[in-house]
Amino acid sequence: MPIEMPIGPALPALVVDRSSPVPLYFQLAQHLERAIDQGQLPPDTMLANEIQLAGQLGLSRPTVRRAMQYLVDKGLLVRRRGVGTRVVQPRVRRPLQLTSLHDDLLAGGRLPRTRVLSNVVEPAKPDIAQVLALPSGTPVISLVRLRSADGRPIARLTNHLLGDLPDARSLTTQALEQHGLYALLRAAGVVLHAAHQSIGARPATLAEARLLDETKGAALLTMSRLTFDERGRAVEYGTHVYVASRYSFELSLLNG
Amino acid sequence: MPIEMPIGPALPALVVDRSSPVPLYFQLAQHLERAIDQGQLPPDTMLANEIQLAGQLGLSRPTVRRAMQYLVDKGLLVRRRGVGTRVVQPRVRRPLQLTSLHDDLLAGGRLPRTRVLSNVVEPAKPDIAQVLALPSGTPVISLVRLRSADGRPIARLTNHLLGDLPDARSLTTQALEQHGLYALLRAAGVVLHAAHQSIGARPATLAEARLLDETKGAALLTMSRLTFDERGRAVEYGTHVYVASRYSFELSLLNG
DNA sequence: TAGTGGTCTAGACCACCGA
DNA sequence: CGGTGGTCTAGACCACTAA
Repeated sequence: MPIEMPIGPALPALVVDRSSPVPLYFQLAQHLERAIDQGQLPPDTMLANEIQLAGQLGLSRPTVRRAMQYLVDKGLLVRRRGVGTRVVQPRVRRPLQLTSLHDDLLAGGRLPRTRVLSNVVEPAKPDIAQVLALPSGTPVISLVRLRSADGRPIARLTNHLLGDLPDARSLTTQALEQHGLYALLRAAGVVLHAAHQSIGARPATLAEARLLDETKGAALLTMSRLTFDERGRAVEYGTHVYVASRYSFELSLLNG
Repeated sequence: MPIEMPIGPALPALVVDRSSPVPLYFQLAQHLERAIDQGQLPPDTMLANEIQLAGQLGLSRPTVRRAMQYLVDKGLLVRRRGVGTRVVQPRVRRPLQLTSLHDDLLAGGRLPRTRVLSNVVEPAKPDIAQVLALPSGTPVISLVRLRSADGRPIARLTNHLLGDLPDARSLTTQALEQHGLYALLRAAGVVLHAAHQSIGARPATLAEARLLDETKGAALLTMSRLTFDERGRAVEYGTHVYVASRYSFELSLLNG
């Protein structure tokens, strides 16, 4: 059986800051998450029960429950009625925001470089207008970028964005060559809430092969993504191709 | 502005069943979800506020809040402090369980067929043992299936499962030709909790081309998936190849 | 049987939004 | 300013698990 000592006092004392604007449940959740990350709560550790924890921390039981539920959703804890709460083994976290190739490469310790091949505002072509649910001819930002890592091309990224975004100005070619598109959008206050993705594959055309430093017919991964803001409005549509020999998609899934 | 009439009385009356084992918050959530699905609460509709709703339904405010939070997580509602709760536009739902090719094909209105090419229990080869975190040589179930839809091959599915699953018996060749693997596992009480996936692409070998009714060098999608149960134990490892000309992965993502 | 998490209640105060 | 959702509390009862 995966039994371990119950825990509570062994944790570094948490002093909740009731004057902070950060919610108490979130302070507790961060505290536990840090303890798990740093190995103070190794996998399979049983946590003290809610009542004890609440008493030790000077919080109410619902507040403690909320912190725990947050970590369960994130994949760090498992709870079973009649049994208790345990720290989970391998660590499959629900990603907190939409993945970005730029950030993924950075996180993987690779050095991403971006060359902007095209950056214009133009009337939406009929197919793009339809996907974004716009009247045909509405101005949209059209973007083509070549993304490389460690000196070799990885992907050609094609994006179409709503022209009336509050931040259209900030998408300069220079900014785009130094940051990921999603990071720029977030920094400008655009909240990306949900997305539809479709991932496929096909052989490279001659032009693609040349651009991507591959041979004609090499396998390319294709990904198209339609992104929505919190109002459910389509904000961005991207159609990208990736060099399959140098890139693959890594995903983590959690059951609800 | 996306304004609509406040709602509440216009809903078909909900009678909560306090004797049911189904939690009250969930009864309410299902009721609202059905109303949204059936168009009684069209997109952009403002809901009545929590206090009113609680009063009308004879529930407490926390219970109503919990139902709403559930629907927010599912992508059906959007809430803003000081403003209210609105039904969301397009409908990007968080999938409720790990996707299964068999079920995806069924849901897409296609007719999946499965041929079991191999179904044996054997000592784990070193690479498989390492991925599943088992001692080398531990018995594992090895499975190879050919999945077709509408009469044409779609994918070759290769799986390795822990040999000591409670349901190893139920994975008969006959059962596997009629149901998806995940459905069989769930039916046998195995709770799949999380997974790591990696999606890539490569050209088909000659043998793969023959099996999959394609030409050598055709683009194949590859997907490997390591699945964990609720204890965080690796339970299943699959390495699959899909005919890219007839299949693509569709995903929905929600920000946390 | 004792202990756990799951659900539910009736209050309270606050931060934020729009008029 | 009034109204909204966000947070927090201190109880209560229940279903499930394990010994």
